[in-house]
Amino acid sequence: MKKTSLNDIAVELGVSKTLVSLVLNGKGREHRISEKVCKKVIAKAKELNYQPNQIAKGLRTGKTNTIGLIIADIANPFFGKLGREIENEASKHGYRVMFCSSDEKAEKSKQQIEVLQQGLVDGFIISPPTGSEEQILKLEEAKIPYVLVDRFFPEIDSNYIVVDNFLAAYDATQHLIKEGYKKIACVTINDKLVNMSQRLEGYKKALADANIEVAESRIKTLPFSHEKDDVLLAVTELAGGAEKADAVLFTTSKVGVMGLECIHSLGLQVPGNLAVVSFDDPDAYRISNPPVTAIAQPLKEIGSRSVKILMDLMNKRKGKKNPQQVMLKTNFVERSSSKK
Amino acid sequence: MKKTSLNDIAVELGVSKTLVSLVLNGKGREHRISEKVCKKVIAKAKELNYQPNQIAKGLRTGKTNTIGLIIADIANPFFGKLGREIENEASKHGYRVMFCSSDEKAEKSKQQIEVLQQGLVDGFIISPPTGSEEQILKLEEAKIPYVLVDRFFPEIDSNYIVVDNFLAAYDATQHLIKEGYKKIACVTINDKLVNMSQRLEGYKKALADANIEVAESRIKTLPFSHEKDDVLLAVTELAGGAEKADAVLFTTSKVGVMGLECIHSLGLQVPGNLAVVSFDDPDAYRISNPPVTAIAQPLKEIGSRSVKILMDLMNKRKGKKNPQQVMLKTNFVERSSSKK
DNA sequence: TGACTTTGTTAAATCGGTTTAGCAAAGCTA
DNA sequence: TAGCTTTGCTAAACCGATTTAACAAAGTCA
Repeated sequence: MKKTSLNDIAVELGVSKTLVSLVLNGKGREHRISEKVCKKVIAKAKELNYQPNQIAKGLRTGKTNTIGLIIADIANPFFGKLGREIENEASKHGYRVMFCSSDEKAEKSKQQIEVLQQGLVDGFIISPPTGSEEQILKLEEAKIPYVLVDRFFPEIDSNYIVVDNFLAAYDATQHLIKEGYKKIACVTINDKLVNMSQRLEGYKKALADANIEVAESRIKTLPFSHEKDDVLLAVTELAGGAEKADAVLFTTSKVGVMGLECIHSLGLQVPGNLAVVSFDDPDAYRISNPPVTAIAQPLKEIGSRSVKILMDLMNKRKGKKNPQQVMLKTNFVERSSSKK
Repeated sequence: MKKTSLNDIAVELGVSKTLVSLVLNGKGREHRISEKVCKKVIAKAKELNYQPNQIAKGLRTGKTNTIGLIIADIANPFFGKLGREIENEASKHGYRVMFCSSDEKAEKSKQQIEVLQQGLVDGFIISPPTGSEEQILKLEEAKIPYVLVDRFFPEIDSNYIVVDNFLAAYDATQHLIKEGYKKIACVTINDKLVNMSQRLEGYKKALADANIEVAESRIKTLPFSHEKDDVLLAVTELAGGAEKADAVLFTTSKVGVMGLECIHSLGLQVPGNLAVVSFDDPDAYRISNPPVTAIAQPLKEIGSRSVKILMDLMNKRKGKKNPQQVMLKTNFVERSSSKK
């Protein structure tokens, strides 16, 4: 039993498929289709359980009602939660979401964007990996609607939604200083992305403003593709030796979660031996013992606003609009991992 | 500048689009297109950066190369990780994934399945919520390829991949008994799903087999849509009073994470005051202090096998095959939250 | 009554591919 | 040289919707 098509209804009722299409799209009145015929069509459509083929519709109208979401990894709770917010907001606008995990690899995100661009989505929400500038520029040239989230490229005039990473790192570091910590370390990633560099800058600036010398040995920059061993090495170095730290700022939750695991496995007391503050706020930080002070990102707002901006871009064909570039505040969640 | 179509290439070269299509689909040789012309077409396609429109292709061939993934919530790390495995495996087969979070609501999953069924996907991987039997039966009738994961309906002869929930709960409870715990509680959810009921049954059977009376007061069944307050109440009751428990089994990580948060906020020592074992193994359990004993599910295997089964269903039109019903073993990860 | 409107409906083009059926020219056989 | 085969290519149908342009019939006006 095949699915019923527009034509099936038309044939059964002995009318044209134009008429059926018009009626079912609510354009009956507008096109002066008689009340009687309208009802007949609607009734038959219901009887045959007619569901329009979205592919055919998409081909004709050039709209898919789908947005492509390119993020690093849907298994990472940060992106999982963001993805969920995006899904929710998109759904309110009648849109679906195709998701792709790029693993922060430019080549992978390039492939994904290229495939989805082949008529599969109407626009993109992208968390662009390092080195994907070219791909973003191509979207710009092709006038494909897109919004960047979490990071952006200063040299490209995109629409984006990010948080104030510099300020967040600055405030977090200052918090540790105020609590009385002096030897504050930072564990970050070797990533050229502006959000990462800003976090490091914020950390450095806070130390400098408090007249604390920035000890390069307390800045641990992990390889771009970092594993637990890399983190363990960093934490071990910070835990002992001449450059021993009394507090640490983790610049992502991925690093932070691995870091805490290492801290625990080394038998270090938090915050006694080492105070901890981390970017992002996964569930884990609430049930860690002690709970971990976190720099929470407004994921709900990032998600809903990015979708709204994208909808604007997709619906309004009014030439080039001024790009929307939003910088939100993070939410500092003070917990006991950073108390003196 | 519009995207180049098949026809553009055909016109530029003065050949038919049939020829172009055949050549670009690697059927040139098969259809005796001359070597020279083949090369010309391929060169021109590259020159114009031709990307076939997947929508048009999909309309004609009836294939979308997309699978629909219906899960409870992509923000839940359990489903996030599962989603990622599914994405990876699907990608190996040239498939994309459209994801939908149903929030365990049958009505929502019904809508989502219905929409995706309108030509948007070739098949489904579904974690069906309570009450969605009817929807699954409809898929069965319509002969839409689908695979259930995490749960299934005993009365419907579906393809599915689940874990042995009874055994997992049995073993976990037995572990607690062996460690010397006597007053073992279980915090679960009021959900008719077979996976949930089997977890409870496994727990009860282990107690019975050890000649420990099953105290109904130590079985806390949370509302279907449970919030932290519900968990807090349950944990508080288990922590004190006449029915005080010395160990607890959480039947999902969502409950477990909330439960641990409550345990910590009540100032209870783990495992001193209350030992803990939980289904699932989110990151949080590794960095919790002490780390939490977990019943880890083989998400990688669930993901890859569900996709493989789905691929089989989609590719082989050889009538009705015997349903593949797979029951995998969980992986018990003993950590210090359950040691005496 | 002839011209003009309005009403109700439809044929056909279109989106961009895939696929079927077949045709013209060249080569080969007898 | 008639007839058959092979080679190389194409016209047209098709997938299932939307949309444009138009047409017949009925009603209105002068």
